[in-house]
Amino acid sequence: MKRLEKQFYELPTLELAEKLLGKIFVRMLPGNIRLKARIVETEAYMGEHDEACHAYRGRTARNSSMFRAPGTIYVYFTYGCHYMLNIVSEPENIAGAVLIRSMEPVDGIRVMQELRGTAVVKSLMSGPGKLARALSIDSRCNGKDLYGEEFFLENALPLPEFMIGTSTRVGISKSRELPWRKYIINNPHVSKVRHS
DNA sequence: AGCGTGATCTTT
DNA sequence: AAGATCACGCTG
Repeated sequence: MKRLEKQFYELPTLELAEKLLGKIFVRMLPGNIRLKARIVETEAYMGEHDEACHAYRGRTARNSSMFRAPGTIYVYFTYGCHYMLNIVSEPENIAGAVLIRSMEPVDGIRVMQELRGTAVVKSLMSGPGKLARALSIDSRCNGKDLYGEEFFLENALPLPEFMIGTSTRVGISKSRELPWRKYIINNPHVSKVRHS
């Protein structure tokens, strides 16, 4: 496995949303427990020009991680019970991030099942709230980065072949028409699209 | 299809 | 100070 360097994240948001697909997210927990999962669904949130983005009206206490260096982790809490994991894109001081919407469990599945309170592997990480829970990610992770020992990405080897699908983003009320969701076609762990 | 849950942001 | 919203998940 080849670890991705800091430079990997220095990309425009939509491009990073595509490049993250298929990558292995590694999360180290106390006790040398290692969790690994493949990213299979993402969404781009394009900073101050995107009405659906938290940074649309500029920097606030909550969204300040989105203005930090690419490869920073932006975690926020919503709906009273869910944490959302995002990976920051764009140069420092320019807002942008990619929401990780679903993952395929790869390693440490028993620990993930424990954290999620369910044994059903297919639904362990098939949604942004679920995967954060399965990886024990909460607001303490906000502002950390992906080039240390606690969180990092790896290239999956051998490199998997897959086709990338594009659609509108899920669960937002503004700018719903923009095709900024990316996912691996036919991967069973991609979240079900919520319709309203 | 409905609703819990609480932080954050906007409006008064 | 009050009200609205929310990048969701679970039951039914």
